[in-house]
Amino acid sequence: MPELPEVETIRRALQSQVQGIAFSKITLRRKDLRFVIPSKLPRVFSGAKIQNLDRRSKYLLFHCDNGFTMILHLGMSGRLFFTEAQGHFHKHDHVIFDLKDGKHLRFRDPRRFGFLDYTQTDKLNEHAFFKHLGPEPLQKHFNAQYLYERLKKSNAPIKSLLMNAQVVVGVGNIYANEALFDSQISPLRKGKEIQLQECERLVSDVRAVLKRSIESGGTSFRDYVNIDQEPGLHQLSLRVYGKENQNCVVCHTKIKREVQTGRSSFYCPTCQN
DNA sequence: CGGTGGACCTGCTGGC
DNA sequence: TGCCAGCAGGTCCACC
Repeated sequence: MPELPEVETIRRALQSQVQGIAFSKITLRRKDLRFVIPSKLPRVFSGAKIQNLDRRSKYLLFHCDNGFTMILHLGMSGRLFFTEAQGHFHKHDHVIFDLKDGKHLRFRDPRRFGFLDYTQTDKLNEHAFFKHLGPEPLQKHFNAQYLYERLKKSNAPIKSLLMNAQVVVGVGNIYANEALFDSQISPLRKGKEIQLQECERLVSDVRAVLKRSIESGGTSFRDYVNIDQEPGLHQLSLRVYGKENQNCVVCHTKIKREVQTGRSSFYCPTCQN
């Protein structure tokens, strides 16, 4: 489900509701998500106050005053939302976070590709999830020179490289397709064929599409919803993703769909070279 | 090592 | 209406 803009949208809304609030109780209704949730997690975080809600890549990070950070990934179908009280559990409501201010936060994830873990906050960067991650796309380390160096020896298609979290984090299938369209670069080209000048455009277009999407509250192509269970609006601005056989907004050529490394790529065969 | 393809899950849609 | 194939905003791991 979520790429960087969707996770960031959730983070911003959730932050204002949980910062400074302590967990009173955490209930694991089902532990076998993508990875098994550590049984100790509820004990470690009961009573801990959330100092800050952060994001790295597509991971939500609850930094707490006990020196630990809870790590939550929404996978493909995960959602977080508040409920007034307990009871009436949906069959995919896997984790319930009771907060000291009386709110109940729920994690629901039908496909169970999401997961929940924790680590000592000062050892976060050593955690297996974070050790090999590339730069955040909205930060300075992600620039044309860096991208060019990272691509120039690779035979993999540029589309797969943009989605590779070791190259840059947060860019999933929707935004990889959209940024490549904006940059007029074919998703089929090899990394090593991409010139420095094209990297300039790509870096700029990746940033721009992510920022626009955050401003629109994310993309709800299928079932993404924010913390208030409302859809985002950025799907209205998509130009190629999901547009197979529709006319290119620039040149009216029919948009093509092609499967690359198991994921659908959408592109304009005329505009993108 | 770099790159690809399968695996992990459930649910929804569209075609017959 | 019912069934089945194909599809889905992610990521890890085994294999060549």
